[in-house]
Amino acid sequence: MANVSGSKSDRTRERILHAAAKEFRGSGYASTSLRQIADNAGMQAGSLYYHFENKDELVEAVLDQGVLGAQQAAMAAIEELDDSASPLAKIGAAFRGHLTYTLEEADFAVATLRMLHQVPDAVRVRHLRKQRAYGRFYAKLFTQAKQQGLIRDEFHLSALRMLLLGALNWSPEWYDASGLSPEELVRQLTAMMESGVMPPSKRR
Amino acid sequence: MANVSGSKSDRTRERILHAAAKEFRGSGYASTSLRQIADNAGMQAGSLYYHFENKDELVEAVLDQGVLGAQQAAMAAIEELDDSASPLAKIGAAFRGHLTYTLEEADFAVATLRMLHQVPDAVRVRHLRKQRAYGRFYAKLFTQAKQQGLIRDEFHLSALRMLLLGALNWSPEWYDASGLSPEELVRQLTAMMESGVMPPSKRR
DNA sequence: GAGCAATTCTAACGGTCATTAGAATTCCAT
DNA sequence: ATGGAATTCTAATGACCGTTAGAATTGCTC
Repeated sequence: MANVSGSKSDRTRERILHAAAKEFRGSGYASTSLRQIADNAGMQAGSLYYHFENKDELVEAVLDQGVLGAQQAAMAAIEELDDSASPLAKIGAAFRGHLTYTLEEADFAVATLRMLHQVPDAVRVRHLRKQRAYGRFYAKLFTQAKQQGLIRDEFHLSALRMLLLGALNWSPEWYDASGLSPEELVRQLTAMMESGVMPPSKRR
Repeated sequence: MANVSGSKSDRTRERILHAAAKEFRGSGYASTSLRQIADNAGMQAGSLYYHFENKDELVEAVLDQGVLGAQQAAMAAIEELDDSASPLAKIGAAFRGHLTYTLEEADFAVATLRMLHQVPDAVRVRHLRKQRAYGRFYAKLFTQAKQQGLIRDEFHLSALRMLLLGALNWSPEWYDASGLSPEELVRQLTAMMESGVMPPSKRR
């Protein structure tokens, strides 16, 4: 998708990145060898070093694309809304963008989620900074929702946010078997978030 | 906790298991060496083979203890309820048991969740069978809840269940920073599940 | 405490890995 | 087409890994 043009070197780099995401997703960081990745990209292991300094830099590029892609998809989904949309509607749209990206560009997104705790410390520390920036983006939406009285006081805003994002982040683990579309899946989550699962007659 | 008595060999095995869970949680399957685990258990790598056939059997024991521990904690929490408790209350209790175990015996639970996609195929296939058995246990509770009219028809039962369990399973990734107790965290989740986050006046 | 079984250690093995240096090849502007 | 730069390949290095066999040690029973 990104950088269809660019120099030959850029396109090769992109090809390596996709091959790496696919292999990393399947086997994790440590047990994915550079030989596997190179095979998948149609070259020899040593040739990877012309495009990346080492394995760490390669995995970091995959991680970054995973979280940046989700973030951009979430923001783009919000842009399509009316400016006057409620914060809860914006959260729902962001979830929809996030999950659609996560399930469709799944190699990057899933590799990112699964590898967080396998990569070398330095890589993880840098990556977590970017992940926290994305977290703050949601934190603002939740704060706005609370300020407008859309979230009851009993809720702990950051716990609520992390629980919901956890539900989304875990979904690639089981999504294939559900038969639902990403949109329908998000609708289930937002419906529960806003009104709960119980019918009005049973609510206390 | 388990098997405080038992032969000397049993106690050594238990010590190895805890050391393995700790190391596996931190470094994942492939990049945790038997030498690391042995160090942590106060012995040499070769000595592990007196207690386990190979690395696969060791990791499988850790995985099994992770999912069995959560399942037993969930079931025990339900047992403490009145038999007449509503299915939603039972689900909440099961979540409480599950999460408390996950966050307290975190080495096993977190190692299990994180390593699912890193272990050899044969190990994963066997382990997934046990995980699915635990899933069916929740599926029954959700079906009962729907039959009693506690869950609106618009909800896809298995998607709902997986979203909620995903929220729980992801929580170890951020829990430390939240400041909440496991019980309070589950209360947040069940409150949202039952009635949503909006105040009654804003509901449609 | 002698003797035997249970447990642990030592020292190696073949294999795979990330990484590197330099040779070989491909690509492109002139 | 040719020169030089860009890209890829080849082959080797040292490190670490799981695993094993057999020696050494420990613990227990009589």
